[in-house]
Amino acid sequence: MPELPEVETICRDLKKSVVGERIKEVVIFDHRVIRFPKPAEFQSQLRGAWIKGIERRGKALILEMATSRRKRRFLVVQLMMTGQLVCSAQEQKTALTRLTFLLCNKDHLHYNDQRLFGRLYLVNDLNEISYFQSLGPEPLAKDFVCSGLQERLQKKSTLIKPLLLQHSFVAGIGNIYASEILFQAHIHPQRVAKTLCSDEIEKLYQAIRNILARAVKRRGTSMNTYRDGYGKRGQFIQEIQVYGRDTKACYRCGTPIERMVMQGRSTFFCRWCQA
DNA sequence: AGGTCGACCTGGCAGC
DNA sequence: TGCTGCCAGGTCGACC
Repeated sequence: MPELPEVETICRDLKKSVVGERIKEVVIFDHRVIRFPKPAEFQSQLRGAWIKGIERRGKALILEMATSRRKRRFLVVQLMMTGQLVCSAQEQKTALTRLTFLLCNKDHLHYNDQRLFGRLYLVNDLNEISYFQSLGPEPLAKDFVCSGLQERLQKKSTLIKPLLLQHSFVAGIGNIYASEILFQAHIHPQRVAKTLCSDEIEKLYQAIRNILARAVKRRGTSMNTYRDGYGKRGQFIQEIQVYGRDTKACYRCGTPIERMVMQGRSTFFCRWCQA
């Protein structure tokens, strides 16, 4: 579930609550969420480690750790569909808590995950994780420019909607924002990427930046399981135009919003507004 | 090589 | 009430 705006929100929250703190103990309730190294090693290497910083790349959270041997390590958390990383002063463990970092200041940092798709890694180098090797440009970064997007779109013969979901093409866009971005840009999800004209690409570029930035400002979209770093819901749901609104009237023209399945994923659009 | 499709998991909900 | 089948926001490996 969490896409770029949700992960960015969690990242900013945790920057305030856990950076500078030290891990006293790692309590593992379900070892399946730990992908690397082995759970016992994961636990022992993080015991006593300092959290030096936190950042986001794509939909991944990267916690920079200084371990007891003063070695720099990266704790990488991919929340996938249903993962949550929530910091609280009380214990607040739930049935879905898979792992808890007990901090020396008595706070609890819980990793909750309903579907167990999420993953945690502890690595020396981010390139040990294949996700980072193939990650495309950050859409909110200064160097993400329209001319670059145009150049890359012109090489793609795939449909635009699934292309927006490919993290190697642009980092961080997921299924909700892909539908919202194409609606704002007036582009039909089944358009072949390389057939977009420069006017449409300009609109697409603006929509990517605008929607993601506004969603960050509103602290993300809570459809179902997403919660921020304090366990609270996001507010961008109030600005959603098409996602999950099939059969309801388009806010712009009144035509019923339609749902179709593209490559196994629900896609929402307005037939009238997105030619 | 680029594009597409299932598998990975669990829980909630609609329909019978 | 209780069962079954379907659906879910991401990613990766296998296949064409």
